[in-house]
Amino acid sequence: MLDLKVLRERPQWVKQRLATRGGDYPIERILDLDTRRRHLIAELDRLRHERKTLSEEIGRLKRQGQDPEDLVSRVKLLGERIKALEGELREVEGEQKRLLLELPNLPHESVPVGEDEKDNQVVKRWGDLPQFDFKPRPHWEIGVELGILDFERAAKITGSRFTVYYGAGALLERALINFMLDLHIRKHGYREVLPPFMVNEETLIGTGQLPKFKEDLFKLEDWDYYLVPTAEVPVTNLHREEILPEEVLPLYYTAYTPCFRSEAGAHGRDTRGIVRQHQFNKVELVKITTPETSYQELESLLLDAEEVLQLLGLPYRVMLLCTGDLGFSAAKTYDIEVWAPGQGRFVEISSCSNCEDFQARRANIRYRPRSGGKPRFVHTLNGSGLAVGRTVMAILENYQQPDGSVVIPEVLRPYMGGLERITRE
RNA sequence: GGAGGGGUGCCCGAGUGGUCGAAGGGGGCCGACUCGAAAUCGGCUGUGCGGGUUAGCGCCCGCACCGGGGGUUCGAAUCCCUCCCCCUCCGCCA
Repeated sequence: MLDLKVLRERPQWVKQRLATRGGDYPIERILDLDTRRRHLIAELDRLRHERKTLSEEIGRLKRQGQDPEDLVSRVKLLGERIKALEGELREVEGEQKRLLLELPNLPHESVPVGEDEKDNQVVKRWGDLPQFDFKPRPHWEIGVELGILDFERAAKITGSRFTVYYGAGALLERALINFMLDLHIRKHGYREVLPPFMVNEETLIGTGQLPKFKEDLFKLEDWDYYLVPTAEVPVTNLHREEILPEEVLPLYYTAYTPCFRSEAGAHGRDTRGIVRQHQFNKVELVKITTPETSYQELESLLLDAEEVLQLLGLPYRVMLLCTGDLGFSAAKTYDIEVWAPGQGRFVEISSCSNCEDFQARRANIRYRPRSGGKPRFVHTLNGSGLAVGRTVMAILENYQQPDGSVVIPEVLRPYMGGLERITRE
């Protein structure tokens, strides 16, 4: 949520910055409502003050045994007027809030202006692309042939965009989760969280998935609960409606959860393989920081995510997203894209964002400055560290051998009972 | 699922429909005492919104907030309705 004060003071500037994302936003309408809202509040305060004073007077008269009847009828009229204005105020505030909740975050100054992903900038490359003396195959062929991935039975028991893993495939997934968590906990100083995989509506409003992106979520029938689309949602909301002492900041959390996404609007995209699924595993990184440090924390969060790929020996590049490709809540985002030789392209495997105070405002997460004084909104950051299914994909494609087997990266072997290679089962 | 109890400020805890933003305690902060500390004594100790003032920290005025929402009333922490959460007992259960 944007700061109404900023909206009020610099409407043209806000409009311009939002315009760089593309689309049109009802700034004037929000400001009109704001003017009306403030008039109503001023008037209501005045009337309530009068009612309070007169009501006290009534009490005083009654105690003195006098009959305050004309005062009572006068205050009764006041009460009716107040009730009417309160109704009006509720409506105005409701509409203003609805509109405000649908405005995306302002892009940070350092974000390149652009239309869509073609304007994203490559800011870093790591690793040499593997050379094959045969034609590298896509993971869906490798995985099915090894007998570790099964798309047909997944479609039977559930539907499209689901996968069954068997044997070393299931083990690889589980090993990656543990490897990533251990790295972030032991080396990078994050605290492990295992949150609920279902969350309520308030929580989804807090991080920005609702009200605007309901169609991307799975909702339970007869319950106001949704399946989490990412651990960012439950973890960032841990501190919703809280005032944290500055001493505890920055908070570093890492969480493994499955993620559930409807992928509405992605029909026909990435239909083969495990790249785009309705359910996938992810280890997420979440940071809660002061406004002063959030951008340096974003850089270190990115490095924490990159290190996973480095240790696994998977080549990647880092993209700085342009304004037109930014997510709703993000002010600045780096995507990490891993090399997928079987498909001959880079595939997004992590997205690291600074949301500044956008989510903090929605979720009302604040901190009390060390020096005392008023609570301020924290900054929230999140990043994948990493998407596990896509990591499996990248391992299968980058470590594939001419005989169809797949070598397991050394750092994972302790997590897989010493297994060095996946061969046909 | 059945029966009952409860949600008040950073924490504990009192509260009669009117002077309660809320007693009392604890904690914390400031000051006094002390070489210093403990103990003791005094003072302070919320959030949001609207308005005013300031170069600014801030300050002043008003309104709202005693789990959320709605209602009764001239007036609600206090009465009524509804939802949420927590606790105890019984039943069921991974």
